[in-house]
Amino acid sequence: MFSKACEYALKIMIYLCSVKERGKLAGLKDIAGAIDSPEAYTAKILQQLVRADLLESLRGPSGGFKVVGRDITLLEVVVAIDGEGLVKNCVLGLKECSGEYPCPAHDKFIAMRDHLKGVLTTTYLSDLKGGVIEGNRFLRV
Amino acid sequence: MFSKACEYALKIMIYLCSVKERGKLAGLKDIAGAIDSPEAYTAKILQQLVRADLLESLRGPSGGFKVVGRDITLLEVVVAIDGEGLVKNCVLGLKECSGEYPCPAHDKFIAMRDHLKGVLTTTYLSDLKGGVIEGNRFLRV
DNA sequence: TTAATAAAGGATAAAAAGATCTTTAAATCT
DNA sequence: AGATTTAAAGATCTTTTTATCCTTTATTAA
Repeated sequence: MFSKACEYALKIMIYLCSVKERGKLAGLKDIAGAIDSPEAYTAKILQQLVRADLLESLRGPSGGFKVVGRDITLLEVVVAIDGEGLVKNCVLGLKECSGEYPCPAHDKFIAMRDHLKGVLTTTYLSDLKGGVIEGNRFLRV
Repeated sequence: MFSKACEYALKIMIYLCSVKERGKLAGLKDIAGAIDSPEAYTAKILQQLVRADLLESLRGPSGGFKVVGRDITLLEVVVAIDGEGLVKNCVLGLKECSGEYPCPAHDKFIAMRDHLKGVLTTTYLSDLKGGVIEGNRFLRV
Protein backbone atom coordinates (compact mmCIF):
# COMPACT_ATOMS: atom_id res chain seq x y z
CA MET A 1 0.00 0.00 0.00
CA PHE A 2 2.65 2.49 1.08
CA SER A 3 6.28 2.50 -0.05
CA LYS A 4 8.93 1.44 2.46
CA ALA A 5 10.03 5.05 2.73
CA CYS A 6 6.48 6.07 3.54
CA GLU A 7 6.16 3.40 6.23
CA TYR A 8 9.31 4.74 7.82
CA ALA A 9 8.05 8.32 7.48
CA LEU A 10 4.80 7.51 9.29
CA LYS A 11 6.71 5.80 12.09
CA ILE A 12 9.15 8.69 12.32
CA MET A 13 6.33 11.21 12.61
CA ILE A 14 4.42 9.20 15.18
CA TYR A 15 7.59 8.68 17.19
CA LEU A 16 8.61 12.33 17.11
CA CYS A 17 5.10 13.29 18.11
CA SER A 18 5.24 10.92 21.07
CA VAL A 19 8.53 12.35 22.37
CA LYS A 20 7.65 15.95 21.70
CA GLU A 21 8.32 17.64 25.01
CA ARG A 22 8.26 21.37 24.30
CA GLY A 23 11.04 21.94 21.82
CA LYS A 24 13.17 18.92 22.63
CA LEU A 25 14.92 17.45 19.61
CA ALA A 26 15.50 13.82 18.71
CA GLY A 27 18.64 12.91 16.79
CA LEU A 28 18.98 10.58 13.84
CA LYS A 29 20.41 7.68 15.87
CA ASP A 30 17.63 8.00 18.40
CA ILE A 31 14.94 7.99 15.73
CA ALA A 32 16.38 5.14 13.68
CA GLY A 33 16.74 3.09 16.85
CA ALA A 34 13.19 3.77 17.94
CA ILE A 35 11.61 2.67 14.68
CA ASP A 36 14.22 0.06 13.73
CA SER A 37 15.22 1.54 10.39
CA PRO A 38 18.55 1.87 8.51
CA GLU A 39 20.18 5.11 9.67
CA ALA A 40 21.37 6.47 6.34
CA TYR A 41 18.09 5.86 4.63
CA THR A 42 16.23 7.34 7.56
CA ALA A 43 18.35 10.48 7.25
CA LYS A 44 17.20 10.91 3.68
CA ILE A 45 13.55 10.52 4.63
CA LEU A 46 14.01 13.02 7.44
CA GLN A 47 15.32 15.54 4.91
CA GLN A 48 12.23 15.02 2.77
CA LEU A 49 9.99 15.59 5.77
CA VAL A 50 11.85 18.78 6.61
CA ARG A 51 11.52 20.04 3.04
CA ALA A 52 7.81 19.21 3.17
CA ASP A 53 7.51 21.40 6.26
CA LEU A 54 6.39 18.58 8.48
CA LEU A 55 9.58 18.61 10.55
CA GLU A 56 12.06 21.21 11.74
CA SER A 57 15.73 20.43 12.10
CA LEU A 58 18.69 21.95 13.86
CA ARG A 59 22.34 21.09 13.21
CA GLY A 60 25.18 20.90 15.63
CA PRO A 61 25.52 19.28 19.05
CA SER A 62 22.17 18.60 20.65
CA GLY A 63 20.68 19.16 17.21
CA GLY A 64 18.04 16.93 15.74
CA PHE A 65 14.46 16.89 14.55
CA LYS A 66 11.05 17.82 15.87
CA VAL A 67 7.58 18.09 14.40
CA VAL A 68 6.36 21.53 13.43
CA GLY A 69 3.96 23.31 15.74
CA ARG A 70 0.65 22.11 14.34
CA ASP A 71 -1.19 18.85 14.19
CA ILE A 72 -0.56 16.80 11.08
CA THR A 73 -2.76 14.24 9.33
CA LEU A 74 -1.56 10.89 8.07
CA LEU A 75 -2.43 12.02 4.56
CA GLU A 76 0.06 14.89 4.75
CA VAL A 77 2.82 12.43 5.57
CA VAL A 78 1.81 9.97 2.88
CA VAL A 79 1.57 12.68 0.22
CA ALA A 80 4.94 14.15 1.24
CA ILE A 81 6.67 10.84 0.51
CA ASP A 82 4.54 8.85 -1.94
CA GLY A 83 2.70 11.69 -3.64
CA GLU A 84 -1.00 11.81 -4.31
CA GLY A 85 -1.15 8.69 -6.47
CA LEU A 86 -2.73 6.48 -3.84
CA VAL A 87 -5.75 8.73 -3.43
CA LYS A 88 -5.89 10.08 -6.98
CA ASN A 89 -4.84 7.55 -9.59
CA CYS A 90 -7.01 4.78 -10.98
CA VAL A 91 -6.36 1.47 -9.22
CA LEU A 92 -6.08 -0.20 -12.60
CA GLY A 93 -3.55 2.40 -13.70
CA LEU A 94 -5.71 4.06 -16.37
CA LYS A 95 -4.44 7.55 -17.12
CA GLU A 96 -7.86 8.94 -17.96
CA CYS A 97 -10.09 7.01 -15.60
CA SER A 98 -12.96 9.25 -14.51
CA GLY A 99 -16.71 9.52 -14.34
CA GLU A 100 -16.92 9.93 -18.10
CA TYR A 101 -14.37 7.26 -18.96
CA PRO A 102 -14.48 4.86 -16.05
CA CYS A 103 -12.56 1.64 -15.75
CA PRO A 104 -14.68 -1.46 -15.04
CA ALA A 105 -13.89 -1.32 -11.35
CA HIS A 106 -14.37 2.42 -11.02
CA ASP A 107 -17.38 2.55 -8.67
CA LYS A 108 -16.18 -0.33 -6.53
CA PHE A 109 -12.84 1.31 -5.96
CA ILE A 110 -14.07 4.86 -5.59
CA ALA A 111 -15.90 3.80 -2.47
CA MET A 112 -12.81 2.09 -1.17
CA ARG A 113 -10.55 5.01 -2.00
CA ASP A 114 -12.93 7.40 -0.26
CA HIS A 115 -12.80 5.23 2.83
CA LEU A 116 -9.02 5.18 2.73
CA LYS A 117 -8.87 8.91 2.11
CA GLY A 118 -11.27 9.46 4.97
CA VAL A 119 -9.10 7.56 7.43
CA LEU A 120 -5.96 9.35 6.27
CA THR A 121 -7.46 12.84 6.44
CA THR A 122 -9.26 12.44 9.76
CA THR A 123 -6.46 10.69 11.63
CA TYR A 124 -3.97 13.04 13.21
CA LEU A 125 -0.59 12.16 14.59
CA SER A 126 -1.88 13.33 17.95
CA ASP A 127 -4.52 10.59 17.79
CA LEU A 128 -1.81 7.95 17.60
CA LYS A 129 0.92 9.13 19.91
CA GLY A 130 -0.95 8.15 23.07
CA GLY A 131 -0.52 4.41 22.75
CA VAL A 132 3.18 4.82 22.09
CA ILE A 133 3.65 7.01 25.14
CA GLU A 134 1.69 4.59 27.30
CA GLY A 135 3.72 1.70 25.91
CA ASN A 136 0.88 -0.42 24.61
CA ARG A 137 1.50 0.48 20.97
CA PHE A 138 4.72 -0.32 19.13
CA LEU A 139 6.88 1.15 16.39
CA ARG A 140 9.20 -1.83 16.14
CA VAL A 141 8.79 -5.58 16.47
CA MET B 1 -1.87 0.00 -4.14
CA PHE B 2 -1.35 -2.81 -6.64
CA SER B 3 1.87 -3.53 -8.54
CA LYS B 4 1.95 -2.73 -12.25
CA ALA B 5 1.86 -6.45 -13.00
CA CYS B 6 -1.23 -6.78 -10.87
CA GLU B 7 -2.96 -3.91 -12.64
CA TYR B 8 -2.29 -5.64 -15.93
CA ALA B 9 -3.50 -8.96 -14.51
CA LEU B 10 -6.81 -7.47 -13.41
CA LYS B 11 -7.32 -5.89 -16.80
CA ILE B 12 -6.39 -9.13 -18.53
CA MET B 13 -8.89 -11.09 -16.48
CA ILE B 14 -11.70 -8.59 -16.97
CA TYR B 15 -10.99 -8.46 -20.69
CA LEU B 16 -10.92 -12.22 -21.12
CA CYS B 17 -14.12 -12.48 -19.15
CA SER B 18 -15.78 -9.95 -21.41
CA VAL B 19 -14.82 -11.80 -24.61
CA LYS B 20 -15.55 -15.25 -23.27
CA GLU B 21 -17.83 -16.69 -25.94
CA ARG B 22 -18.05 -20.44 -25.37
CA GLY B 23 -14.46 -21.59 -25.45
CA LYS B 24 -13.13 -18.93 -27.78
CA LEU B 25 -9.51 -18.05 -27.10
CA ALA B 26 -7.79 -14.69 -27.19
CA GLY B 27 -4.14 -14.49 -28.21
CA LEU B 28 -1.34 -12.50 -26.62
CA LYS B 29 -1.38 -9.73 -29.25
CA ASP B 30 -5.11 -9.39 -28.94
CA ILE B 31 -4.94 -9.12 -25.16
CA ALA B 32 -1.97 -6.74 -25.03
CA GLY B 33 -3.71 -4.55 -27.57
CA ALA B 34 -6.97 -4.53 -25.67
CA ILE B 35 -5.43 -3.44 -22.40
CA ASP B 36 -2.56 -1.39 -23.86
CA SER B 37 0.29 -3.30 -22.20
CA PRO B 38 3.78 -4.33 -23.38
CA GLU B 39 3.49 -7.70 -25.12
CA ALA B 40 6.47 -9.46 -23.62
CA TYR B 41 5.66 -8.47 -20.09
CA THR B 42 2.03 -9.36 -20.63
CA ALA B 43 3.11 -12.84 -21.73
CA LYS B 44 4.87 -13.29 -18.41
CA ILE B 45 1.81 -12.27 -16.44
CA LEU B 46 -0.37 -14.57 -18.53
CA GLN B 47 1.91 -17.47 -17.58
CA GLN B 48 1.53 -16.62 -13.91
CA LEU B 49 -2.23 -16.54 -14.24
CA VAL B 50 -2.18 -19.93 -15.97
CA ARG B 51 0.00 -21.40 -13.23
CA ALA B 52 -2.38 -19.95 -10.65
CA ASP B 53 -5.23 -21.80 -12.36
CA LEU B 54 -7.10 -18.65 -13.22
CA LEU B 55 -6.53 -19.07 -16.96
CA GLU B 56 -6.26 -21.95 -19.38
CA SER B 57 -4.01 -21.78 -22.40
CA LEU B 58 -3.71 -23.63 -25.67
CA ARG B 59 -0.72 -23.49 -28.01
CA GLY B 60 -0.61 -23.58 -31.76
CA PRO B 61 -2.62 -21.77 -34.42
CA SER B 62 -5.85 -20.37 -33.02
CA GLY B 63 -4.34 -20.93 -29.61
CA GLY B 64 -4.56 -18.43 -26.81
CA PHE B 65 -6.00 -17.90 -23.37
CA LYS B 66 -9.37 -18.12 -21.67
CA VAL B 67 -10.61 -17.91 -18.13
CA VAL B 68 -11.30 -21.17 -16.34
CA GLY B 69 -14.87 -22.33 -15.98
CA ARG B 70 -15.77 -20.70 -12.69
CA ASP B 71 -16.33 -17.22 -11.44
CA ILE B 72 -13.27 -15.54 -9.97
CA THR B 73 -12.99 -12.79 -7.36
CA LEU B 74 -10.70 -9.79 -7.64
CA LEU B 75 -8.88 -11.05 -4.56
CA GLU B 76 -7.88 -14.27 -6.31
CA VAL B 77 -6.26 -12.26 -9.08
CA VAL B 78 -4.50 -9.88 -6.70
CA VAL B 79 -3.17 -12.71 -4.55
CA ALA B 80 -1.97 -14.64 -7.60
CA ILE B 81 0.27 -11.74 -8.64
CA ASP B 82 1.02 -9.62 -5.55
CA GLY B 83 0.58 -12.23 -2.84
CA GLU B 84 -1.38 -11.75 0.35
CA GLY B 85 0.64 -8.82 1.68
CA LEU B 86 -1.94 -6.17 0.92
CA VAL B 87 -4.61 -7.84 3.02
CA LYS B 88 -2.33 -9.42 5.63
CA ASN B 89 0.72 -7.31 6.42
CA CYS B 90 0.79 -4.33 8.75
CA VAL B 91 0.50 -1.05 6.83
CA LEU B 92 3.47 0.29 8.77
CA GLY B 93 5.48 -2.79 7.89
CA LEU B 94 5.73 -4.24 11.40
CA LYS B 95 6.53 -7.95 11.25
CA GLU B 96 4.66 -8.78 14.43
CA CYS B 97 1.79 -6.31 14.32
CA SER B 98 -1.28 -7.96 15.85
CA GLY B 99 -3.92 -7.55 18.48
CA GLU B 100 -1.36 -8.22 21.24
CA TYR B 101 1.42 -6.10 19.75
CA PRO B 102 -0.39 -3.50 17.70
CA CYS B 103 1.21 -0.63 15.83
CA PRO B 104 -0.16 2.82 16.66
CA ALA B 105 -2.39 2.83 13.60
CA HIS B 106 -3.59 -0.73 14.02
CA ASP B 107 -7.29 -0.17 14.64
CA LYS B 108 -7.60 2.61 12.11
CA PHE B 109 -6.11 0.47 9.41
CA ILE B 110 -7.81 -2.78 10.32
CA ALA B 111 -11.13 -1.16 9.48
CA MET B 112 -9.75 0.07 6.21
CA ARG B 113 -8.19 -3.24 5.33
CA ASP B 114 -11.42 -5.05 6.07
CA HIS B 115 -13.22 -2.70 3.74
CA LEU B 116 -10.66 -3.33 1.02
CA LYS B 117 -10.76 -7.05 1.60
CA GLY B 118 -14.54 -6.97 1.48
CA VAL B 119 -14.58 -5.29 -1.90
CA LEU B 120 -11.99 -7.67 -3.30
CA THR B 121 -13.70 -10.83 -2.05
CA THR B 122 -17.25 -9.89 -3.00
CA THR B 123 -16.49 -8.48 -6.44
CA TYR B 124 -16.42 -11.10 -9.17
CA LEU B 125 -15.07 -10.70 -12.66
CA SER B 126 -18.58 -11.38 -13.89
CA ASP B 127 -19.72 -8.25 -12.04
CA LEU B 128 -17.34 -6.12 -14.10
CA LYS B 129 -17.47 -7.58 -17.59
CA GLY B 130 -20.87 -6.05 -18.41
CA GLY B 131 -19.69 -2.47 -18.78
CA VAL B 132 -16.82 -3.55 -21.02
CA ILE B 133 -19.14 -5.54 -23.27
CA GLU B 134 -21.59 -2.66 -23.47
CA GLY B 135 -18.74 -0.30 -24.23
CA ASN B 136 -19.27 2.18 -21.42
CA ARG B 137 -16.32 0.91 -19.35
CA PHE B 138 -12.74 0.99 -20.55
CA LEU B 139 -9.57 -1.04 -20.18
CA ARG B 140 -7.33 1.47 -21.93
CA VAL B 141 -7.19 5.27 -22.15
C1' DT C 1 38.04 26.06 18.13
C1' DT C 2 36.60 21.59 18.44
C1' DA C 3 33.35 17.95 18.68
C1' DA C 4 28.79 16.72 17.47
C1' DT C 5 25.26 16.63 14.28
C1' DA C 6 22.25 17.55 10.18
C1' DA C 7 22.35 18.60 4.97
C1' DA C 8 23.50 17.28 0.61
C1' DG C 9 24.80 14.58 -3.00
C1' DG C 10 26.80 10.70 -5.23
C1' DA C 11 27.65 5.59 -5.23
C1' DT C 12 25.99 0.96 -4.73
C1' DA C 13 22.60 -2.89 -4.27
C1' DA C 14 18.41 -5.07 -4.94
C1' DA C 15 13.97 -5.50 -6.82
C1' DA C 16 10.51 -4.56 -10.26
C1' DA C 17 9.36 -3.72 -14.94
C1' DG C 18 10.03 -4.63 -19.50
C1' DA C 19 12.40 -6.63 -23.87
C1' DT C 20 14.58 -10.32 -26.58
C1' DC C 21 15.36 -14.77 -28.03
C1' DT C 22 14.96 -19.86 -28.08
C1' DT C 23 12.26 -23.93 -27.30
C1' DT C 24 8.10 -26.60 -27.22
C1' DA C 25 3.46 -27.82 -28.39
C1' DA C 26 -0.55 -27.85 -31.33
C1' DA C 27 -3.08 -27.24 -35.58
C1' DT C 28 -3.37 -27.22 -40.51
C1' DC C 29 -2.01 -28.15 -45.08
C1' DT C 30 -0.05 -30.72 -48.17
C1' DA D 1 2.25 -39.05 -41.79
C1' DG D 2 5.35 -35.19 -42.33
C1' DA D 3 6.31 -30.41 -42.97
C1' DT D 4 5.04 -25.91 -41.91
C1' DT D 5 3.02 -22.46 -39.37
C1' DT D 6 1.24 -20.40 -35.24
C1' DA D 7 1.42 -19.31 -30.61
C1' DA D 8 2.56 -20.23 -25.70
C1' DA D 9 6.50 -21.51 -22.37
C1' DG D 10 10.70 -20.55 -20.73
C1' DA D 11 15.13 -18.51 -20.08
C1' DT D 12 18.09 -14.60 -20.17
C1' DC D 13 19.11 -9.81 -20.54
C1' DT D 14 18.39 -4.59 -20.07
C1' DT D 15 16.32 -0.73 -18.01
C1' DT D 16 14.08 1.64 -14.37
C1' DT D 17 12.80 2.31 -9.78
C1' DT D 18 13.40 1.69 -4.95
C1' DA D 19 16.23 1.03 -1.16
C1' DT D 20 20.57 1.56 1.12
C1' DC D 21 25.20 3.31 2.04
C1' DC D 22 29.06 6.57 2.15
C1' DT D 23 31.62 10.80 2.01
C1' DT D 24 31.87 15.66 2.28
C1' DT D 25 30.18 20.10 3.80
C1' DA D 26 27.73 23.30 6.78
C1' DT D 27 26.11 24.51 11.35
C1' DT D 28 26.09 25.15 16.22
C1' DA D 29 26.78 24.50 21.16
C1' DA D 30 30.13 23.97 24.62
